[in-house]
Amino acid sequence: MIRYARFTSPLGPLLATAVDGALKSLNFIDAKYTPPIGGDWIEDPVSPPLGNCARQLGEFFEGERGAFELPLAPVGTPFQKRVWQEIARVPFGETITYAQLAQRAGFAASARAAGSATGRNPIAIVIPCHRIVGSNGNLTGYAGGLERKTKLLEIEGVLQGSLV
Amino acid sequence: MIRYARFTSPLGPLLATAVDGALKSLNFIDAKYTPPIGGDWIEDPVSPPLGNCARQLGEFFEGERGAFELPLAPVGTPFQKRVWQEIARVPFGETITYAQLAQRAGFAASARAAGSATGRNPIAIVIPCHRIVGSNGNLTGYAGGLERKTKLLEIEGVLQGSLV
DNA sequence: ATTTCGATGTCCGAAAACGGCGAGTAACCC
DNA sequence: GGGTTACTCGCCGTTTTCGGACATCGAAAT
Repeated sequence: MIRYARFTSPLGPLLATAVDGALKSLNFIDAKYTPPIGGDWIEDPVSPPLGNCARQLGEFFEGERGAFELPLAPVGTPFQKRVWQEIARVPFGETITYAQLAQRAGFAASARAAGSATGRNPIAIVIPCHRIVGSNGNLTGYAGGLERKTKLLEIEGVLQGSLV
Repeated sequence: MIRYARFTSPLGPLLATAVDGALKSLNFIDAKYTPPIGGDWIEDPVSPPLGNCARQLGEFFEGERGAFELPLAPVGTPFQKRVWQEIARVPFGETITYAQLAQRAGFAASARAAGSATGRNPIAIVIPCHRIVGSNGNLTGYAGGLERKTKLLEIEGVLQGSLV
């Protein structure tokens, strides 16, 4: 049974889903791969995973939280899950390149594939795929739009609004 | 949670599975699409669907039962389920052709597709796919082997052992 | 009397296309 | 010279596409 909730944020509305008490997805509603709300889904903004998610997101945008503490249940291939797992270990305020990400995940030669996997990250912000950048410093892409990636990194003090 | 049971029969051993109190599959263990026993399956030969199935199968092979009374839950596409539904309405001792089957299912032009769907019938004997034959009288195929299809039809008095 | 052909839903394997990459090279501008 | 774009080319997991193969059958061609 899928439960879902809609959150508002300084960067726009978000859609979150949960299954069996674990967060399954979190996307900006207008993002590239945001799932359409299923007819048999149940709106539930308060139960543990979604309620906690809302609270922690609020704290994050208030600048009072650097890491999330939520049970996660993203759906993907073994490779993808391995990559997402590694993304989740990049701390607030830091960035790594797609090549480093691939390296850490144990697939040093698969930088590009790691990029694809990053793009399919189903749990935005919590799995901080915005902290992954190109080896030349370009932000290169973000499912929710490059502008949001920029703002997220500004929030984390990585970009000083330096790039116009 | 999948429950399963192994039955013996005059035509060889059978494997049955059940979910939520309904029969999900019944196949000769050496048949073409018999599912492999999953590690998380529970053997249970007595609960309602499986226990009743065993009893009714016994009666069938004793010649004391022409129709089965069991809750069924076969998994398939809408087209497949429609075809299987129609197969289930063919009574003991009668046969129809694949073309007639397609016709009855509402897909008059899809005799061949109906043949494919018949081949994927997950609940042998109970959904009597052995009662479907070619328009020229050939038996054409059976996931459990043509020999079994022949014997089943002999049991039902359709074939008098006439074909060599 | 036999062979050929087309229509049909599903599954499966193979092959191609597609990215949120990155390193190497070449041109280009002070 | 340096420094910086611009372009090309290999890389790799995933997704999509495509072509057959099937538990058929009737009509048309040979």
